[in-house]
Formats: sequence, C-alpha cells, structure tokens
Amino acid sequence: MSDVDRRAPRTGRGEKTRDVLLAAAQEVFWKKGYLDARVADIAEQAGVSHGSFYTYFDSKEAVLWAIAADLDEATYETGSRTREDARGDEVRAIELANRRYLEFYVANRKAMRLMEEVASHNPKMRKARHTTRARFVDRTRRSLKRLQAVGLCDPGLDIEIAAQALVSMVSHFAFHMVSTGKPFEIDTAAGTLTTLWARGIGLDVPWANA
Amino acid sequence: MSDVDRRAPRTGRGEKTRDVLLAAAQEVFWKKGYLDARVADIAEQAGVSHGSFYTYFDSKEAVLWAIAADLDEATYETGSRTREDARGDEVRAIELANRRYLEFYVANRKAMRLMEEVASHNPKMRKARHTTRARFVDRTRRSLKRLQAVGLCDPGLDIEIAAQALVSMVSHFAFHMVSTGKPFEIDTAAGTLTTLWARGIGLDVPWANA
Amino acid sequence: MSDVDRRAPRTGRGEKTRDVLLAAAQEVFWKKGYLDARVADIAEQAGVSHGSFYTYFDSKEAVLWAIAADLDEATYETGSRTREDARGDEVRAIELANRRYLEFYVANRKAMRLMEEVASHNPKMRKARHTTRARFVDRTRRSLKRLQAVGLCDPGLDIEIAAQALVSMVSHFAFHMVSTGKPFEIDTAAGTLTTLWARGIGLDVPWANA
Amino acid sequence: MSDVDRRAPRTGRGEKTRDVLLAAAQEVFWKKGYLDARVADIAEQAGVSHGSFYTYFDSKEAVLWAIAADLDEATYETGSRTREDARGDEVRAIELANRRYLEFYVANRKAMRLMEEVASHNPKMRKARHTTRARFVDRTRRSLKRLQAVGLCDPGLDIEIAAQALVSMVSHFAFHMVSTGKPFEIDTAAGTLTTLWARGIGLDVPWANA
DNA sequence: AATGAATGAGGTTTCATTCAT
DNA sequence: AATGAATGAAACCTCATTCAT
Repeated sequence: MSDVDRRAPRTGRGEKTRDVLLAAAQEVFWKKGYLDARVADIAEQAGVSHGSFYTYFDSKEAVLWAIAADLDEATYETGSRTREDARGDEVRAIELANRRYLEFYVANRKAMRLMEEVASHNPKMRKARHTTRARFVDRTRRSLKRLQAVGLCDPGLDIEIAAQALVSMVSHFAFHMVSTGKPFEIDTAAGTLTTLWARGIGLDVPWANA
Repeated sequence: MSDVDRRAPRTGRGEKTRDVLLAAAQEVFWKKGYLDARVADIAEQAGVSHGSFYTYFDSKEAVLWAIAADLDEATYETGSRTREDARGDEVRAIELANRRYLEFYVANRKAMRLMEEVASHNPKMRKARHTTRARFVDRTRRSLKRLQAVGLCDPGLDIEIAAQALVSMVSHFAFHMVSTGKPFEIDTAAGTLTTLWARGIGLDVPWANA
Repeated sequence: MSDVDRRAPRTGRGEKTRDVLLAAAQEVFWKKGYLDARVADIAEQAGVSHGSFYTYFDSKEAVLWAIAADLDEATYETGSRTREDARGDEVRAIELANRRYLEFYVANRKAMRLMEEVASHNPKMRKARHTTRARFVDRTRRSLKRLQAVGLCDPGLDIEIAAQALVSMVSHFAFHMVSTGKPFEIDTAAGTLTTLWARGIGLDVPWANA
Repeated sequence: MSDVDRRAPRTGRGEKTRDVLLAAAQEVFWKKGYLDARVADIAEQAGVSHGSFYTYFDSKEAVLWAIAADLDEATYETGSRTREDARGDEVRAIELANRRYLEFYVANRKAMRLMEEVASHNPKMRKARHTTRARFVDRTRRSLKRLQAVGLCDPGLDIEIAAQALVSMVSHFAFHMVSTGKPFEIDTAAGTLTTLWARGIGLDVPWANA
C-alpha cells in the first residue's frame, strides 16, 4: 500500500479521486491494453487533469501495482477453506476449489487479464505471478501427497509434474475463457474440470460414468 | 514470405545476411524480450549496420513474423500422424501427441515464448495464436467425440470444455516449464500428462494403478 | 516590503507563520540549493500546508527576495564607520573593514551563499549583487584615491583594477571558506587579508616583516 | 571522452555534426545560461533535428561535460612553466602566471563562465571546480613556502590563507571582468595583480613605487 | 487563515524508420 | 548492398501556482 501510493489521500475528496483514477486505469487497461494505455487516457477517463494522476500515483506502473495489490487483497478475502467446507468429500473439495477459482477469475477478469498481459513482458510482475501460482501448486502438491498417502489416488503419479499440469489446466482454461470473451457456464466448467482432475489422478468420481 | 520480407535476397551473400539477422533477432528477443529489443540491438548482435536491417525487413514486427513463419513451417514438418503411428492404441496416440508437442515446444522454446509474449499485447499475434490453438482444440474435440462414439470414454463429458481444458493443460504446462527454465524429463512429463488426460476422460490406462 | 510580500500579515499568528516560513526557506535553500528546493519542501519544513505558503509569499522567488531584503537590512545595521573607529590608523581601518566583512559573511553564510547561487542564473539577482559589490568597490576606490593623494600609497597603482582585485580577494575568499565549509579563524584571516591588501597597495604595515 | 560521448562519430560527417552541436551548445549556454538553455535550442542553433542531439550526447549535462573536457585539455596544453620562463626573476614568474591565467580566462570566457554558473548549483561541477582551483592554490602555497625559505618574503605570512586569498583575487577578478563584459587591458591588469600579489607577500617589486 | 487537492505548461528522452553516401 | 547519420513523433513526469472547502 504505502509502497504503491505516492501519498495517501488525506481527505474524502482525495480518496474519491484516487478511487476514480484506479477504476479509470482498470477500464483503460482493459480497453487498450496496458502498453497502449497512456497516462493521459487514464486521466481523461477519470475526468481529471493529467497532473492529478501524479498526485496519487508515481507512474503508470504504480497504478498497475495498486490494482495488483487490490487483487491480492481480494484473493485473501476469498481465502478458501475448501477441505473443511467439503466435509471429507475429496472430490467435492476439488470441485469447490475449482469453482471458487473460476468465480474469482471471472469476477476479477479485467485485473486478471491485466496481470497476465503485464507478466508477459515485465519481470517483476512475472515473478509476482509465479509466486501466486506457486501457492496453488503447493496446495495441489500437498493434496496429491495426502491422497497418495491414504491410498485414494495413483501412487505412481509424478506429483511435481501432475501439480504443475493440473494448475495449468485450470488457470489457463480460465484465462482463455476470459481472454476470448466466450461466455460459459461456471457450473459445467467446474464440473468438467473437476472430473478431469479427480479421475485423472485416480480418484473415484461417483457421478462420472466409466 | 512476400508478405514478410521487404524483398527476397537475390544473392547468396544477401541470403546469408538475412539468416544472420533472423538468428540475431531470435537471440535478442529471447534475452531482452520483444518490447525491450531495439532494432539497433539486433543489428549489433548480427554484426551489421543498423540500416542494413531494413534491407531485409520492413520493420521490427516483420522479423517477428518471419520467425513466426519459420515456426509454422516447423510445425507442419513435425506434422503428427499420431493415430497411424499408434496403431490403434488410443492411449499411445495421446501420449505420442503430447510427447511431440513437448518436444516441439522445447526445441523451439525461444520462438514459442516469443509468440506468447507478443500475443499478450499484439492483437494480430493473439489471433494467430488462437488459430494455432484452435487446431489443437479441434483435434482434441474430434478425438473425444470419436472415443465417446466408440464407447471408450465418458459419454457425459462436456466435450467443448474438456477439449479446452486438456489443451490448456498441455500447452500451459509446456509454457511454464520453458518460461521458468526448469529442466524436466520429457518422458516423465509426457507420461504424466497422458495419464491425467486419458484417465481423466475415462479411458482405461493400462499402466496406471487405480 | 510591499514589493516582496503578497500582503503583510495582520495578526500575530500570521506574523509568526511568515517568520517560520522564511526560516524554513533559508534552511531548505541551504540544504538543497535554491533550484532543487520545492515550495512543498519549504511548507513541510515549516510545518504548514503547501497552500499556506502562498498566503505569505507570491512565489518561490518572493521568499528569496524577502531573505535578500533581510540581508540588506542586516548590512545596513552592521553599517561600518571604519575610518572613524580606526582613529586615523589607515591599516587598522582596512583591517576593521575586512574583519567586519568576514564576520558578516560568516554570520549570514546561508543567505550569502544563497545570493551567490541565485546570482549565477538569475539576472535580477546578479544585478543586485553587482550593486552591492559596487558599493564596496566604490569605497575601496575612494580609499585608494585618498591614500594616493596623501602620498601613503603607490601613485602608480591602477586604481580601478586594484579596487576590483582587492574586493575580489576578500569577497571570494569569504565565499570559498563558507562554501567549502572549512572552519577558519577570523582573526588570522582578517590579519592576513589586511597585510596583503595594505602592503600590496604600498602602505607601510607596522606589524609585517619586510 | 568516452565518458562523455554517447557514441563517438565514425565518419567525417558525424564528426562535423558533433562539433557543430558542441559549438552550438556553447553559444546557447552563453546567450541564455545553462539552465534556460533547452536541448531544442541547441539543436536549432546547430541546424539539426532535435533527435540528432541525442545521437551524440546523452543529455544536456553530457554536452556540458564535453565542453568541460575540452576546457581541461586546453588547460593542460597551456601548461605553464612560468618559473623556467622567468629565468629566476620571482616577480616576473608571478606576472607570467597571472598574465597567462587572464589570457586563458578571456580566451575561454564562454566556457569559464559556464563552469562557474553550473558549479553554483551542480555539486559534481562544484567538486570539479574545486579540484581545478586546488591546483592553483597548491602551486601558490608551494611558491610562498619557497620564497619564505629563501628569505624573499614575509616569514610571518599565514601561507594557507594567503594562498587562498591570492588565488581568489586573481580568479574572481577574471571572472568579474568577463562576467560583466567590461573590456580591460590584460597588460595593465596582469601588472596590477602582480604588484598587489608580490608586494603583498613582501617581495621587492622593482617597478613599483613605495 | 489554513488546508490539501487540482491544474497544465513545458522540457526531456527514446528509438523505429528513412536518407545520403 | 552496406553503412551510419538524421529525423521527429510520441509519452513521460515535475512542480509552481491556483482553487475549493
């Protein structure tokens, strides 16, 4: 936060302007892409003067990181305790996690696509994305190990690779849906991803036909 | 070709210089990324004058498309007739496809990463990538339909979503491995991806433990 | 005054704020230099809001002139009647003048250095400095003429040039000492400058060895 | 040199353009002052495009340092072996040094004034000027010591202060003459400065009337 | 009076592309 | 063909000053 703001607004008016700028940035980034977006565009979209932008943000990159910070915060709030919520049903736990991921991705699609775009050419963002991804991979890895330990999934599976692959499947699927703008049903998608995932690792999926 | 080159080199010497520039471009794009690469860098890396670049390419983007064209050509040469090679073994066919994809990705990692990077902010490249991806998705979709038709895989699977998900899994896995530079065994990776894929769609995987 | 202030403060509180701003400006100018000093820095140093600065001063340059005015006033208060104080001792008169100059320079070093800095790029200030300098040169010229007239100093001396040179010697010496921050003894310095000056123009310096 | 040039010109044409830009910069700095000079002004004065400036210099400050480097080189070429040239005449040696200094200052007045202006607000330049000045002070200090040792000048003189004062006298006198644009005769000036200097330190000046 | 937000003119620098030799 | 110089369109960011509360 303090790393991201040039100077925190001290009044309600300032607060509001900052919010407007942040929203404007999101919108412009979404419409033109990060690289083609000009600070002037953002200011115009926000309806403030060019200079006002710099009252709140040091640079175009600074707004980006402010958006990233908001996204991070949203991630934590979403904080998934899927196992507990699934009450011991392993497949249900996987489905819950997938559904929540998709919902989050769709709800934050503008920010998510922005992060991916920037990560593709900005090393710092790339690193940040890798860190975020690593959390998912870690969780998946732990899940696989546990399932192997209790004899519920294929003991021959290469956990490292499987974890990477499964996370890739879900995250890139989401990215693609959002990126191409194709509408899709989250229920169906979460179900299908879960089937592929669960059955793929050797779990017994009650609802699926062999 | 004629779409890509300002003019085809007439002489052997010119041919050679063009190749040198192309290789230099790949190298510079790999090291600095497409956006940060300057035409001057490419010329320097190639050991020719800044101006000479424009004797062979119309623009910075033109080299990019020349690289893309080379990649496309390589794709066709690799041309996979997996089904035939697998001699009726469905799982083997999937594995062959996955292995070839990984091998191709690794062999052409510099160009592949470049395409992904550029696609993230260049609409034309994004479209081209989507077209390429569409071919894989199509193939997968057809494969799934056939397997459903012959009763080898889960008839309840949402083919559209499954095709997208499976292609995402393999392509993004490859991207990540290459992007992070982590070395990995192609055999193991291809095997694991195939297990997840095949078992995920309900195929019987002989080598896998339930 | 009215030339310098936007409006004279009417209240004691205003008076005080103005003083605080003035002192803050001196401090910031001293630490960062006039050019690098921002009005915001001055306000912050003074502990008032950015906008308040303009309640008391029309512009950044206005504070500068306020400081210059204070300095001028200090000059007049110091007002040197060296001849009278020296009671006819010519060398003593020169020494008194030199000592007083050095003392003044050191006591007002922050303002003095500021004036020199600004004079180097601001024509108005340069003119003001020249005027101030001219007073010293005039006094020196008159002194030299008188000493020549009474046969106490070298009649062959080019008065114009000697006056410029001697004033340069003292003023630039002071500037340098202050500017480099080297501590020095005013007694010794005044003595040495006086010896060089007096003996240089051909006066008999009782305390100096030939 | 290599520290100063973005890239050394490789052809006569480039060489020429660089020279033109350098001269244009001097001229613009002289007319408008360093701070008010815009890169655009320099380019216009040189009759080249705005961008061409950056072909040869990284920034406005870079040309400044190129000018400084040229000045330094000129200093070394002037390299004064005054003692030898004076053939043992101490006063003549001082006069020679002073005259050469004045001649150099006048010949390079545009660059000299520029250095002083910039030194007043640019710490790096200030440091460089101090170093240059230190050379003069050193030489003076050594000269004074020697003269004291051989009994030719006042043994009671504070050498440190005297050296600073004498160098101040000459350098600031030169600066002022050039800065105010007052024409003056170098012969007379050199003579007067020498008289003040030599007699000031207690040397016997043959031509001067007591 | 005081506060802090808003304004916008203005200069810097980059680098893809074109030109002259 | 090759070279390297020349061009100029953007976009960035700062900060003195003004305004609204």
